[in-house]
Amino acid sequence: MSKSLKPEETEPSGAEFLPGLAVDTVIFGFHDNQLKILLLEYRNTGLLALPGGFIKNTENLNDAARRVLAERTGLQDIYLEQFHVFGDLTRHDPTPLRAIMQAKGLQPDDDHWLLGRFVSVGYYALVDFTKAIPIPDELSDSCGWYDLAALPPLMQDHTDIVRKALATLQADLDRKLIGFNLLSETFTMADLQCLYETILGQTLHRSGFQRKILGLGIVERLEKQYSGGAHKAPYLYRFISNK
Amino acid sequence: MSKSLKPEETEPSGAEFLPGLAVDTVIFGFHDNQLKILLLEYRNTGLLALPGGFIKNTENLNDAARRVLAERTGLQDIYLEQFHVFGDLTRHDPTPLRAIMQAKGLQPDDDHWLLGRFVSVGYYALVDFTKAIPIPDELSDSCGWYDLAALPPLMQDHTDIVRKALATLQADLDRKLIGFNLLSETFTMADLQCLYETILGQTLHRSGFQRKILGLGIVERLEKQYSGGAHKAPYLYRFISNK
DNA sequence: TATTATTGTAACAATTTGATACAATAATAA
DNA sequence: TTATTATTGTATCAAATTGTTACAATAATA
Repeated sequence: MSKSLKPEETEPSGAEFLPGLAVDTVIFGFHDNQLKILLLEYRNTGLLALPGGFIKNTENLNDAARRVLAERTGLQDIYLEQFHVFGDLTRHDPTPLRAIMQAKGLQPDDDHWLLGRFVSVGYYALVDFTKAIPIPDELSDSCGWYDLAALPPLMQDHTDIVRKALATLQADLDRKLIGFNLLSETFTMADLQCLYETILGQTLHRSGFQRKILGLGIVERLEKQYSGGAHKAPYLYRFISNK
Repeated sequence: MSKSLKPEETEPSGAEFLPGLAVDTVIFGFHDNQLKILLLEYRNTGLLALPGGFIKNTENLNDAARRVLAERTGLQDIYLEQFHVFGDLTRHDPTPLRAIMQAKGLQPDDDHWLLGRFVSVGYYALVDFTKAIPIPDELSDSCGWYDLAALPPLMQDHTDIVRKALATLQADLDRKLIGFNLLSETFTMADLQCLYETILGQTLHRSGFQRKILGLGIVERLEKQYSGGAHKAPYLYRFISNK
């Protein structure tokens, strides 16, 4: 849980936010045939966390998640979906957050609003890796992409959150045709198949995959992509939004 | 939003609960070939609402939903699932709740904790209609089953909540094999097919349906059910939990 | 110009699903 | 007792989908 804290927001009240409620976002990207997620790192503590934030009193819950996403990636109009609410008592662990605040030179009281119990609404986002620009928040000193396949330990219950986000993404992939959000605007059939295989964690038959995708009528074929190697050049495709 | 209010909980603080956070439950039942949901009705106001409640400071979020479900139906160990969080500003409308409290002889201040903005976590439950005993809460005077197909207007955004719950149930039905939770322990193939058709809102082919269900290996065939009319008696089946 | 690896698609098999048909059979009525 | 009736369980075949293999058509390189 790493939250945006402007100076005036570090006061104990947190009065401009809904109390005890947070959003955490699992931001997926795809690069070098690997699924990645965006993580924040805190100086001196070595702690890694999902981008998160609080909900303003004057803000819709979903808009808070969009704001967090925009603040960490610079991106608007991104595929973003609620997937689960994490509300167990066991997730309350003020130790790492206190360490982060102390590393920042703060000396929070035990009843500081940031150290209390939080219920967190989990969102996952699918972004074009080439367009997102990772931006740290006020408490963290770096923000970057990490391979999902080799994820380091995360703060609090964030590993559970990531696991649940991936499970939801896997279940949603065919039902909602959302994979395209992870690719740049044009892509080859091999790119798309690799994406599907990586998300689902299984190999797919090339012929059947191509037949299925083309049969859905949701991509249009563009020019060929040359300079791909000593072989026939693949076509590029573009996703056609169903509107 | 109808919440359990014991006398000492009507005090303005609501201090034993997480502030600004609620759960609302869409409790599905199936009877007379109709999908039903459980609703609370408030005296003098004519308002109908989903069963809901608050999360104790010492309680897991999911346990709060289980508690609400148990308090309204008397049932434990019920299929219960989070499906969406409702957090828009537009859902904040203190008028109906004030009317309910006034009908109860209360005169709440404008800043009474019950009249503030709430983010609500939506759950849906699937119960055996024959086993649930609807029990009103402290603010309501009746609790009963209503046909989903002819739902009267509900308080606040509860109609949206019901619509989203149904959409989730429809999407989950085949993927998770959860329909059995709505039937009594034994049922005929016709019962099960009618349930599926009612939830999905479409007719299914009898032969294919039977073949599919039997092919899944998740039901065991019991004795025949006689006295069903002037025709061949159907078998009864029982769901085999996959453990 | 030959070689190489990959692509697009055809072709066929295997499987699943859709639709129809029909014998079996409980309850009711004749 | 016997015929009638509606429903059930399953078989059968057609249609659609999916799994698998095969192969000609290339771009780049040697």
